[in-house]
Amino acid sequence: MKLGNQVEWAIHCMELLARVPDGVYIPTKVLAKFHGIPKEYLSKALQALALAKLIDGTLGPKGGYRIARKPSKISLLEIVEAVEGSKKTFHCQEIRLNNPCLPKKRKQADSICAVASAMYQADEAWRKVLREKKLSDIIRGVDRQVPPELMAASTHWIQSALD
Amino acid sequence: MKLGNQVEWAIHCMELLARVPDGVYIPTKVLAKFHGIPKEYLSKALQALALAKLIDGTLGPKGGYRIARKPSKISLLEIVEAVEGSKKTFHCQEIRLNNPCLPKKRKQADSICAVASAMYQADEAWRKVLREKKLSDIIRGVDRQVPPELMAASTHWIQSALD
DNA sequence: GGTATTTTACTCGGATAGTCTATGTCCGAGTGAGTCTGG
DNA sequence: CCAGACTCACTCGGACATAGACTATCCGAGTAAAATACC
Repeated sequence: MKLGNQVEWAIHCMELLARVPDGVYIPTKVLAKFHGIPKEYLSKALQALALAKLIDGTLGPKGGYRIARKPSKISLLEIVEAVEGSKKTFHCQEIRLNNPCLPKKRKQADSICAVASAMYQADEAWRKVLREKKLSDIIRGVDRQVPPELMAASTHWIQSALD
Repeated sequence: MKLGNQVEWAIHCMELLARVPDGVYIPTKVLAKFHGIPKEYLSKALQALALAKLIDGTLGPKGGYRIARKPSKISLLEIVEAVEGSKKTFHCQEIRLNNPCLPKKRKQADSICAVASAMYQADEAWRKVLREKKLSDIIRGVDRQVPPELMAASTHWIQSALD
């Protein structure tokens, strides 16, 4: 039970995309260099985000990605699900139906397995936190942590990279 | 982000082991046949549970595993962690430290990344549910779902298999 | 000078290898029950 | 009949293959900007 690195990358990139002025596109190349991660592979995560309509991309010079919605309208769950898929963390195999005492005909579940139910509750608790946590909250948190001069330098660095 | 099948197997086996009278050992072979899962691989999950002191095993004829504690004293989290490991679901890579604007000397994190913090909160919510859900709750849930005659037949099946 | 056209360099997007964990299988060391033997 | 020693089948435990998923990389189709030619 482990999340891939793409999740971290995706959230950081979304946070950065949310900071640039409207209408500005940032290419994968710049996002990758800024975060020090492999460009080609990051591309896959961004593709997933684009497919989920969280960002949209444009081709050609001055192209790249921009955020598709306001940060307050994007939850972390959407980002995580876009990258990792929306399947539940626990997949019930219904091994209780393998019980040799069970008559052959009743090989179908009529209720949710108690084990699966418990695991689904845990899964839902996890999702609930991510659903209520918005991208805007992340931005606020980062603002509180990063010193203003570093933030300004970063903004400037991005600007230069776009030319 | 997906849990392995071993988790499901482990919980079902624990539930079964909790139903057997004190002092009775059930071998992997029987557990595997009853649940219709590969014996050899299930063995790995049971080994993990034994290592975590949730069950203990005995060798020789009439050997096998028995539960080590009362079901009300065993949480699902313990079972899951025994099988899947206790590492967090999200591992922060600190890619924020790759920021090219960051002075070389300050390449160390002095606070928890806002992204990681959010993910950890979700992780903890998931754990909390599993921590509060005891094995005894699962047993109660199964009792409510399984018809008495099937339960009796299963008990009898296990008994026969032990001879 | 302004506009339409062409070029062009840059972007995303999907198809392609490598690596690591999860899955499934195998056999050997150890042990406790059952059996046999002797008193 | 009972006690002790022995045999032996059965157990767990760890070492050994296989499969799927995650990670990383490449190149081509498409496009929007920029340069160019023309009016």
